[in-house]
Order: sequence, then structure tokens, then C-alpha cells
Amino acid sequence: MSEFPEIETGGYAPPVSKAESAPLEFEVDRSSPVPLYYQLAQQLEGAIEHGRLAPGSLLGNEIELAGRLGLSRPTVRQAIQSLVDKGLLVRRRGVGTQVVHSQVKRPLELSSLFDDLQAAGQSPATQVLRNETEPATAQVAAALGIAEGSDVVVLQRLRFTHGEPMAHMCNYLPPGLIPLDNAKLESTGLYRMMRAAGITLHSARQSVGARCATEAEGELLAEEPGAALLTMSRTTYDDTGRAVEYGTHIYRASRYAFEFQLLVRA
Amino acid sequence: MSEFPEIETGGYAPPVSKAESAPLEFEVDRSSPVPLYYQLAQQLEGAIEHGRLAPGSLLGNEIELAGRLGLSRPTVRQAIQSLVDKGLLVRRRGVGTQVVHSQVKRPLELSSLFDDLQAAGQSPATQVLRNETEPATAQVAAALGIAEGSDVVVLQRLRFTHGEPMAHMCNYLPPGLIPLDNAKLESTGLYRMMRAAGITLHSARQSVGARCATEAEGELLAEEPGAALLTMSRTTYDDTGRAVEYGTHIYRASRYAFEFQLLVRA
DNA sequence: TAGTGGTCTAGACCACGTT
DNA sequence: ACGTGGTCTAGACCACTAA
Repeated sequence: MSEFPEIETGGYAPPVSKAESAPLEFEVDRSSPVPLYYQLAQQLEGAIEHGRLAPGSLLGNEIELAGRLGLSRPTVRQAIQSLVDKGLLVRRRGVGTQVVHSQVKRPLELSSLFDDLQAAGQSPATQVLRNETEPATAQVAAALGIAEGSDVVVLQRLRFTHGEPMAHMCNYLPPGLIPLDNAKLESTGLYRMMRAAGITLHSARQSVGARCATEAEGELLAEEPGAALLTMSRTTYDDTGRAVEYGTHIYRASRYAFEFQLLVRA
Repeated sequence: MSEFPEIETGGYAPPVSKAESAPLEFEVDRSSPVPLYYQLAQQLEGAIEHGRLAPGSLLGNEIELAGRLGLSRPTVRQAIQSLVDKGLLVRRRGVGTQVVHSQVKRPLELSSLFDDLQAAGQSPATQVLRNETEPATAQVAAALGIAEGSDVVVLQRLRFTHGEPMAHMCNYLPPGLIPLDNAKLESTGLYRMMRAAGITLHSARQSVGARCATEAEGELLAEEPGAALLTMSRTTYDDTGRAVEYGTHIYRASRYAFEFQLLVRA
């Protein structure tokens, strides 16, 4: 984005003298609507990703970097901080800011609230088994933070990959939150429909367990009774903290595992 | 920490006139070594937690808040931002900063890299089955980012709660990272030992699945063969991005489930 | 139009880690 | 002692939202 470096008008480059370990050049476009700190953060991230900034290398102190870019130090700090939060950089007092030397090239960016099955060419398909409104049970009401017995939409879906059943999903939503068209539900994911409706997903509370399949579950998922199943229940919240979805899902353990990344809170 | 409010010397309280929706009073102690933004953040968090700031209520604009506290606006912003990152507050341009109205009182603070069993009075106990150095297999070497065949410490532990076996844990660590005393391993957790040794844990990559217990596993965990087991493999990284631990664990699904929270990346 | 948060500046002093 | 990041200030202008 905004990969069109403006022609440098007039401004002569001062003769660079010191040959440092990483005398990389960055530039910001002040006519762009993109925030300056964000432009810098993107360039830094790109340089790290493409190896132009080697793992372990120092970034050069913030004041000098600010001067070189014609930015103030707080702005540069904001850019650096965003990459520290992403786990790409480490700050050390008295030392400087270093590029993290992770073996795993980019242990970040993950767990964007699993679209999982949608992703990575798994040719997913969905079959809607049920899409109705009914009174909320105590459990569902508690999870969604609504009154017991008030209306909720119940959604039951079967998800396939490569023509094989893979998960059974049961979801509960506040009524009227978004239009739940069966055709749309079978062609895309629930979260995408929410985002498209202007809901900003923020966090989810999950519980993952396991149990052996009952006969009915085995039938549904084409597994033997007694086969291992992964169970997951999740409540999802939007950015105002309101619960927008509660679901209880079961997955065939033979075909599915949860992958995610945990960050330690400061 | 630092819960000793200094005696207020002299400073008279200016007569408060306006009765706003939330005319809460905050104070900062400039003689404290605790950063001002952090003091404010803690007070705000406390006020939210104790309900003195009702969900959905506005915080009052940043400039006025700064003036009332005798702080600059960037400092106040930094405090607010930290709570926004925690999911306690929401900012809306043209509207203001609101307290999130989450049903779940505090969906935060979790997933501090599960001490899990250590926590919440589960009277956990650990039995070390194995604590040796051996050459790394290809899988372990890849996970830790070291050369295949180089030395790694192998740790096998059985964890009990209430006298019942509950999980079998197999861990691999770079040699010499921390002293691995069996007595200490049985009285505390691996992560606590790492933190005590000055290692700052940063993130972990996990995979959670399920399978049925083999006969040996059933014996080890006091389950029938064929019982559902939760499996987890995890690689943990410190703040420099170096892998400090790789582990493959199995849990009795009848007694354990993973609980965690996912945050959507901005 | 008025009020809010979003961004940015050009300084300052301090605490810490290295040397 | 020196250099680094950590914190803080007192302003400024802009973009968005609501009334």
C-alpha cells in the first residue's frame, strides 16, 4: 500500500558517514492519509520479514531514527511499540531495540478467531440442519447475558471438508442481530456475516475438551461410536463487550486439531 | 503493590461544582516510582471492577480528565489506551470513551500461560518420572530450533490433583537453560522456575487435539483403554523469540478442559 | 456546528544497563 | 560515565460523529 515513493524535491541527502550495522533507509509520505507511525511500522515490519533487518540486529536509537526520518521521537516510538506488541521487536534499556531472533519466522498474526475451515483451500462446505427461534435455556441465557426464556436463534450446521463430515456446530444468537439466510450460511462463515453486518468482533472465551462419540454422534460424523471427539464451547463478544454468539461444537479428532497462539499478558 | 497512599499534605480539594454522570475522583501520587499513567490505569480498572464506573457509562473527555488530575493529555491517553487494549474500555470518535458492558465481568487477565493446575486450590502434586539429557530427535530439534542430535533435556512428569492422576507431561528444554532440580520440579511449575531464573516468557504456539487412550496410557492415568484423552503440544518462546520449551502432554478428558480467551488482532 | 478521539511535535528529565 | 529506552509535558491540527 502506498508504495509510490514521492519524488524527492530539493531536499539534499546529507552525506552519511557512519557505516552502521543496519543503515537502512526508510521514508514516509506526509501527503498520505495513512498515519506516519503506521507507515513506519509497516516499513519496519517489511524489512524484518524480508530479512533486510537481521534477527538480533539493533535498530539504532530512537532519537537518531526520528531525526533521519524527520519525525518526532514519540511518533517513532509509537511505530516501534506496535511492533513490540506484535512480538517482532524487543526493547532493552541501555542496549537498544533489537529484532527478535525467532526460529519460527512469524509466530504472530494467528488466531484471528478461527475461520479455520474457511481458510487454506480446504474446500469447505456447510449444511444447515436447523435455523429457528426458540426460548433460551438457562445455560444459553447465561452465556449470552439475556433473560432465560427470551427468544434466541438456534443454528445447527454440519461442516464438510473434501466431502467428508468434519464438525457439528450448534450456535445461539440474539434475535435480530444479523439476518441469517440459509443460502448465505452455506456459502460463507458466521463471523464473516457478522463483520459484514458491521459488528466488530473483539474476543472469545473458549473451552476445549474431549469425549467419546455417542452412537448418534458417530452416525452424524461418520465415526465409530466411542471414537474421540474434540468438543468446544465458545462465547464471542463484540467490541462493546456484548455477547454476540454462543456455540457448542464437536469435531472429529481424527481430522481436526486446534492450533493457536497464546500471548503472555504484561 | 505500593498500596500505601501517601498522606496528602496541604493540597486542598477545589470545590467540585458540576454533577456529571460519573464525577469520580482519581488521584495520582507524583512521589511514587509507579508511572503516572499506570497509577491512573489501575484506579480506572478498580473503579470499573467495583462497579463505580457502570458499564456503558462515559469516561468524560480526555482533556478535561487530564486537567482534573493535573496530568497532560498524552499521559491520560496512555492510561486509557492500556485499558482499551485489555478490553475494558472502548473509544468512539465523536462520542467518547465508554466502559465495556460485558456480561462476563472480567473476560481478561486470563491465559497467562496456564499455570492451570497450580492455580485455584486444586492441591496439585507432581511426580518426576524422568529427567535426563539425550540427543534431540528431528521433531524436537525443529520445535526448539536447534540441530538434530544435539543435547536436550527430557522431562517426564505426572501431575495429580486431589490424589488422582490427571496429566502426563513430556517436555524438552535446551540444555543449561535453567537448573532442573527434581525436588523443585515437584514443588512448583516449570514456568515459575523459568521466570525465577530471569526468563521472560512471551508467547506459546499450541496445538490441541484428542484421541483414545492406549492401554499403557490408560494404566498411567487410571483410565480405561479407549477413554478420551486431550492432547496438547506446545512450544514456548521468550521475549527474544528463542524457543525455551517444547512439550507434548496428555490429559484425562474426564477431568480437564482447556479454557482460554482469544483476542482478535487489530 | 460542537465535541470527541486520532495524530503529531519538540522539547525535558529520569532509570537502567553497559562500559 | 555514557547511551539507551521510559516517562512526561503543553501545546497543535485533523477526522469523525452527533445534534
